[in-house]
Formats: sequence, structure tokens, C-alpha cells
Amino acid sequence: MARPRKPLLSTDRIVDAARSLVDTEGLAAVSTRRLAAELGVSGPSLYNHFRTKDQILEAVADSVSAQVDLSMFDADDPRPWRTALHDWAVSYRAALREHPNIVPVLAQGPGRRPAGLRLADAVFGAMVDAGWPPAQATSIGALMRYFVTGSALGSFAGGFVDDETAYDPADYPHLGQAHLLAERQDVVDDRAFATGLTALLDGLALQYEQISAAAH
Amino acid sequence: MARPRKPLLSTDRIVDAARSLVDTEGLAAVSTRRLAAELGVSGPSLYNHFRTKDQILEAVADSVSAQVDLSMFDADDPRPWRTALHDWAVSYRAALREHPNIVPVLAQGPGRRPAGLRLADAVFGAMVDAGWPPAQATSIGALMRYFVTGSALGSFAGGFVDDETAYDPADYPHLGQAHLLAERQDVVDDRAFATGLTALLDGLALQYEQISAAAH
DNA sequence: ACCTGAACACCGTTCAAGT
DNA sequence: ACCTGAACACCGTTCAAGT
Repeated sequence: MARPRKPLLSTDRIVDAARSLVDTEGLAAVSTRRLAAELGVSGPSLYNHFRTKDQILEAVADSVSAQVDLSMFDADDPRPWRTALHDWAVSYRAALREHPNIVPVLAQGPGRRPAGLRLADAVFGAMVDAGWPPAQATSIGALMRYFVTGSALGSFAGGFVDDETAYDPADYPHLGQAHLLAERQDVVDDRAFATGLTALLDGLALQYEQISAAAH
Repeated sequence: MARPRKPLLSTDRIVDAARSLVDTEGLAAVSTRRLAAELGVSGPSLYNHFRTKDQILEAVADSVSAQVDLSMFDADDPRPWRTALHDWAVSYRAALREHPNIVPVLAQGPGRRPAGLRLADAVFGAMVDAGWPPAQATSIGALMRYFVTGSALGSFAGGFVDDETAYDPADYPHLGQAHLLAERQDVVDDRAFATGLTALLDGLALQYEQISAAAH
């Protein structure tokens, strides 16, 4: 076929196809040949639009970052920093949970792509506007990212086997009920996330009070 | 050579070689052929000791988990839960930082291996002993894992380019100084971790007070 | 039991050739 | 500019053969 009058591919089409392949079959299923087949072209065609396969995966990660709601940081409609941060963390985690297979790429990658930078920009700006010193605002963006990506990456409860006899008390004296976690993975992870988020925000509120007090 | 009188390989030798290869050249450098060459054998030999390459990498991750100090959870020498949790988190992160290239495997994997389970067992047991209800103790183990692995996985500061002109104010109104982060990656990440850990522990202390008060 | 080389079905990427 | 098939240097894994 050689070159068609109208391009068969576009970066967007490639990213969309890659994301759906990652979602349905996992990261390992994405090979350039397989992805190309999904798009009805041959493998090397992709290299007209991306320099490497890794860049395709980073673009997929960024497309997921782009789905995170940032409206709570609007400067026009300011909200208490704590509320904004909470809602953002929830939206952030929800976006990652919708595409769990790409999270390893997203969590690791330096986030130098547009949507990742927009996240950092929005949270930093809103925290500074709310009265946090810039250095603290940077830390808040970073530590929230740690917590949210960490929680989306590995299921904690998924680490346990649904088998009553799996954990020998001699080896693991306190894991007698651990097999029960396997049945309720999502509940356990959701509650741990909620507990951690509340703790994090409570702790930051304490620091905020100290900063405010010192400023007077 | 066929079969030698004394085995050339052992699971430990393989894991040690794999860990040092991961540390020095990264995850991508680990192929079965390359790893085997490092050990002076041929590729397929590894399959006498591990079922898949992934299992080798999981064993490497577990060997890193095994380096995390758990002595602060000793039932014989009980410490305040907050102190123990703090010291554990610091030791946990330090272990991961020594082997950053394996963290994606460690953070993602279900942690069904012995050292990973021992971590979960120790923190759960110590929290229950300290008076936390079991469900909360589970959450604490999970959320600490989220935060520590998240912080060890992706450098936040590493996501920024050391270039003053990199961030167009029209796109990212608040990232004017972001290029400065690139120069001080470790400091920025260390501070964000410290700030987050303090906030987390402060927040948990608040919850602990409420639980204690409700119990009376 | 534990190693070997050969083989299979894949990879990511390059490149000259086509329009 | 954008696609193709052929080719290169790799992969993970299986397996029969060797001791």
C-alpha cells in the first residue's frame, strides 16, 4: 500500500489503541507488532509517529493523568486547601484505578509530559495561593503523588492468599486471619486509602496551623 | 560440561547476581541469557532453579524487603507505636532507595513472598499490641506501604527539567521555578517524604486518641 | 539432578524501497 | 510524508541429549 493519501495513523489513534490494549490485556501484551495489528498497519509504521515503544507507553500514562479532575484548584473559585486536596486525591486515585495496568509506567516515569506537569502546576499554585510557603507546597504535591500512586500500584490485600492454611503461625504469628483479606481486596484497599488520606490531611492541617501562628 | 558433581548454581547465587545486575544496569538489562552469562552458565540453566524470569525478579524484590529493619516491632522490647512506625518507614524507604531499580517490581508484586509477608506480620502485630483495632492495624500496614513504595518509586523532583525555559508560563503558570527542583532532586524528595511521614503519623495519632477516648 | 546446544515463536528497531 | 517487507540482533522458554 505504501503511503496512503490520508494518513492511516495519528499519535492520538496510536495512544487510544495502546491504552485499550493495556487495559484489556496488560502491559506485557503491548508489542509494536501487536499494537500495529490492532491498528491495521505493520509494526514499523509506528515509528513514523513515536521514537520508541516506551514513548508510546508514556503517552498512554499521560493520557490517563489528563483525566484527573483539577477543577477544585481553580483560582476563580477558590476552595479551602484541605477540601481541594482531598477531592483531588480521590479523583487522582479514581483515574489510576480505571487504568491499573499503566500505573507502573505512570508512577515511575518522570512525569515530564504535559498532563503530568499540569497536575504539579495546579496543586502547587493552589497551595501557594492558600498560604503555604512555596517549599511546603512543593512537598505537598510530591507527597500526595507518593501516596496516591503507591495506593494505585499495588493492592495490599491482593498480596494475601485466600487459603486458611497459607500462613504458618510459626512464621507469621499475626497473620492468622490474613486469608480473609483476599476476599475483600477492594474494601481493604479503599479503607486504607481513606484512612491514610484523612491522616495525611489532618497532619498537614496541624502543620498549617503552626505556619500560620508563626507568621503572626 | 553437562552436569557437574557440584551444582554450579543455587537460588541464592542467582538472586545475588540478578540483584547486582538490576542495581548496576537496570531492570531492562536483565535477560536470562545475560544473567546466565554473569553466572558463567547458559541461559536455560536458570530454569532448573526458577520457573520463570519473573520469579527471579520477585525473589530479588523479596531479598530487598528482607533488608528492612523490623527490630522496632519486637514484642519483647515494646516501643510507642508512633516511634516504631516512624523508624520502620525510614528503614523501609532506605532499603528501597539502595535498590531503586527493583522498586517497580516490589511495589507492584503482591508481596506473597516470605520477607514481604514478614513485614506485614510485624507491623500488624505491633499495632494490635499497641491497642489499635485489627481493622485499623491492617489499614496502617497498607497505607504505610503505599506511601513508602510511592516515595521510592518515582522521584518527584526528577520529573522536572533543569532548564529555565522549559516551562512556558502560559501552559504552567506556577512552574516558573520548577527547573530549580532538578538540581536538588534528593533534597526535595527527602523533604517531601519527611513532611508526609510526619503528617501521616500526626494524623494517625489523632485517630488513636479518638479510639482510646471511645473505649472509655 | 543439573547442565548443554538447538530450536521455536516471538521481540524492538533500522532501513531501503515504494508512492 | 508515511507506509511496506526484509533484516538484525536480540528475547523467554521448551526440550532432548548428556553425565
